[in-house]
Amino acid sequence: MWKRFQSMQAQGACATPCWRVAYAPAAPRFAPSKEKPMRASRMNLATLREDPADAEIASHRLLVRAGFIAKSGSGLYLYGPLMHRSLDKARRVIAEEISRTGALEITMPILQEQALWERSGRWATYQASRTMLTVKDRGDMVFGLAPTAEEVVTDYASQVVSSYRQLPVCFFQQHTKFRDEIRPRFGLMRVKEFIMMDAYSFHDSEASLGETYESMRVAYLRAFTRLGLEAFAVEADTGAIGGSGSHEFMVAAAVGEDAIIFQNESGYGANVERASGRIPAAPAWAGAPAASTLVHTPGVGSIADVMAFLNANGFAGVTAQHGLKCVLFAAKTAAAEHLVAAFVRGDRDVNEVKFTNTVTRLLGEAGPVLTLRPMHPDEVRACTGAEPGYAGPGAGLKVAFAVVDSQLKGVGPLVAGANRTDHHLVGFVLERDAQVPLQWDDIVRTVAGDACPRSGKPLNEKRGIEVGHIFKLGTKYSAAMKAEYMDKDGSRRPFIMGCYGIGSSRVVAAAVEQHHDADGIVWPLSLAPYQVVVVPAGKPGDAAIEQAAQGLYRDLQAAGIEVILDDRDAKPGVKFKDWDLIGIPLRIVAGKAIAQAQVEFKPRGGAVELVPVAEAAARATAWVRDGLARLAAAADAVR
RNA sequence: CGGGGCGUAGCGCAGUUUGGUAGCGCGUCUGACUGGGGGUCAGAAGGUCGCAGGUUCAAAUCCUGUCGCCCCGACCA
Repeated sequence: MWKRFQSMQAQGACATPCWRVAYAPAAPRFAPSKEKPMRASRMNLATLREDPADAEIASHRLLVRAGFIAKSGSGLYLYGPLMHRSLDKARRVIAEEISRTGALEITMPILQEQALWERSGRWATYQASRTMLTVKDRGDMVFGLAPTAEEVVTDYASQVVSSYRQLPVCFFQQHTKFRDEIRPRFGLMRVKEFIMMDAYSFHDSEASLGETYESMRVAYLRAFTRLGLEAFAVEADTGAIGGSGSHEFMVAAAVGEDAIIFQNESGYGANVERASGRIPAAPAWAGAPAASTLVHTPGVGSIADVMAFLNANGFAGVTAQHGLKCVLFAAKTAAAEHLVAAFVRGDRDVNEVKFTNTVTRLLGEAGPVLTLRPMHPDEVRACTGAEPGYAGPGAGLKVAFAVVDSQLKGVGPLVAGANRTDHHLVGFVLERDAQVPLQWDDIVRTVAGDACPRSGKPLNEKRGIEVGHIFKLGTKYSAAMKAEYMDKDGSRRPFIMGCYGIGSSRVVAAAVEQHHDADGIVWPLSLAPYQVVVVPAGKPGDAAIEQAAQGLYRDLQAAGIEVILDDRDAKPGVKFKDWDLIGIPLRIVAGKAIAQAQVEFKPRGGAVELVPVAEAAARATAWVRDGLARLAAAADAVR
């Protein structure tokens, strides 16, 4: 049946298709026509009156309710006809802006050989963190399903780029990507399969990489601006991709999965995984012991309990800010597991991303750290000789590295765990009393209120959705994979590389997150599946209304506007609800005012205005063109 | 991977405690009315109650197993 349906469509043989019996559509209100089928009665609109039970956030809820997407499995979505159009628009704008930098569009395979990934050394990393889905062919050959394509494109570059004269060059694609998500959630935000634009640039100098990196930054902001998204760049950790520097592009949203630390005046912005800030000094601790003193602190393991106990037992004035928090981790590398300790001020938390990077650096050749986990209680006992809760950098701590947050340098005295159950060392001075070698590094989690590293002013925190990421990779992949070019002086050198990604499908969801109201989606013009909907509202058979509506529909189509005619035999209220939910930017209603030769203009989220029928098509066309032009102008203003 | 919750009609849910003929709202279909914010009336279709075992005269309901989905966590001892 389906095949037959397709072949009939292909032959264009269907004024009254026979399958209509099986898939009976809503009866069209007007006589059938040969016009392009942008008639609501033929669009298979599938709006839901109620929210889907499993949708939590606005974009998920509304995209499902309005019929843009349908769940196919956990973390797997089918893009319906409306979503297909909106996604296509996002992809086009992104492709245009990336192409504008001179990048060349290509298509890479989704199946990637394990052997290729082993050449870069990344197979182990991705297996350890289990972020890559794999499949086997009949000969038990293992393939990864593309999470990104550094290996593939680096291999390609080594085949097709041989001379410095060909550099710089940048390749990009927009293709399906896969992640073995631990827990897919939030609709399109965190899924197993999605569409991503990924670009890779090749250079013969850091300066050249810097230029492309900058032009990508601008291209990203231009693309997001054209798509009506308010996005901004922040400093980011390089994560599993690796490299020397990177920025993430964030869309501010309360439901965002990333925390961003920022300071408006200085322009500082960073993902909390990377952010630094100066911690306000602790209040003076009057009456601190002059020497490290062992104090019996029965049954109090947590910082808060220890301080409360000390306050009540002869140490007034000591607070959590005078505590030395010790967090014990097991850091796993490809070859081994290393037990490590992280120390931060008592009222603060360890930033595990920064700490992981520190341990990786300390391990050198023995690294990198693939995963970091808190020690189990048994491991804690083995490391400290005490129950959990009493670890400190004094005698008895057995770890590979004891890393102390740099901001504790010269700070003290402190209260530290004594590596003995029910005991703490009060009046502990790190530089004087530590019995293990200390490594100093920035490992503390920055919070709102800390001082901005640029301006010293207080930092703020908000949440964001990551829609794009740019990296300076350097020679990490090209060196490992021996991807080299011939330089001016005749020597062979590995490419200096950059890589750049935009979550095309996530961008669409982020746009809904940023643009919706109680009635539904409010699409930016550039992302709306259709630009205008013409709604005849009145009794069927009202010739004046129907003629006006059909005339407008034809005129707008002729003008190249993406217009829908709502020819369904439904009450006006139903139609209005549907288009509000779907989020069409401009609604034109031919109804009551037709007696005065007027129609209603209503931008989504705006007010109704009466417009003479004779001018309506021209007005609507201008409205759409102006709206798009405004977005384009905003993009041109990006610096 | 740990904890919690849920699988009953296309969607949203009740019924499970206390076993006894499968229910409600929305949607869908037919007809009539209605025609500016998900309207009204009449009629109809649609479910092997996730799946597999078991207990029982009798299982959506009790027991065992299994699959799937959702939420929280995977964190400072």
